[in-house]
Amino acid sequence: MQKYSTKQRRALLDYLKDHADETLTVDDISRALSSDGVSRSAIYRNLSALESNGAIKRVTRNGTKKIFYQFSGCDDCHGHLHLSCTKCGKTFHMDLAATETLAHDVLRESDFELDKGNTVLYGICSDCK
Amino acid sequence: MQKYSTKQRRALLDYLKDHADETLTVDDISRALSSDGVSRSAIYRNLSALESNGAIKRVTRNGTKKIFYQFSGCDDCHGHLHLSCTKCGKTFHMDLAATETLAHDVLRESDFELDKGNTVLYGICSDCK
DNA sequence: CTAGTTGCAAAGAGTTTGCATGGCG
DNA sequence: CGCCATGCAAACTCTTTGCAACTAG
Repeated sequence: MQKYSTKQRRALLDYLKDHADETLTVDDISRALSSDGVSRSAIYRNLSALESNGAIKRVTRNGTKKIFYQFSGCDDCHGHLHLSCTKCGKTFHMDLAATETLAHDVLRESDFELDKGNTVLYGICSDCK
Repeated sequence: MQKYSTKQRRALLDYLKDHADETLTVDDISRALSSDGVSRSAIYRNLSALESNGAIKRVTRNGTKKIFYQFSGCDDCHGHLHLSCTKCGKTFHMDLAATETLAHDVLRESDFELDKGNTVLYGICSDCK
């Protein structure tokens, strides 16, 4: 799996990287890559592969039943908690030290080992307030 | 909307309340209520209504594409952050004071207004460690 | 009685899969 | 050249909806 580097795979990854602060639906991606000749099945297959890799992750937004995808393989993401604005959909990275403190507090207060890579804090960002 | 109290609606709410610490799929619910003669459409319609009410919420779990539902209208839920174990799927309530402190810290550190009702912290609970 | 609610079955939306073709290495 | 990946279309799964029958108030 993931042995060849095809133009579809590259186009997908590039697009996800370029929009790492946004949450994207398959439709968003498909629309953006249709001009590059990337089929829907290629998108689905590659998204699944990338997700098992941990290169991207699946996110939900507020009251929708929709699934959003987001790149999370960048350096900024490593060990940082994600803050997702439910208004604009943008993602922010919590400061590394603050993340550590928070995770530590949760462990101490609730005896709960926080999975930083899988947790998203929802709320309103400073721009949208 | 939600004007009458039907036996289907009551059965659904009772079931959700009785399993407020679990995350349930529509299949789980349907299976459990089939003996009470609750149809799938009734479940879907009532879940939607309850969700807009804020009585229940939609949750995702780890690597699945599945949608889970969970009762969140109980007193325990009000103002408390939810901790969801990605191993057993159980939900825990973070202490009220700890929740407040955490929300306050996030606001101070990242200028981000945490939506406590919509945020779920994922990780491993003490039982599963 | 009257309007909200249900069940059924059909329609829709989103995702996955089989198979032949095409392209990376 | 061999094997993985792609595209297409069909198959599937999950959810929504129209409509007639039912029922709570």
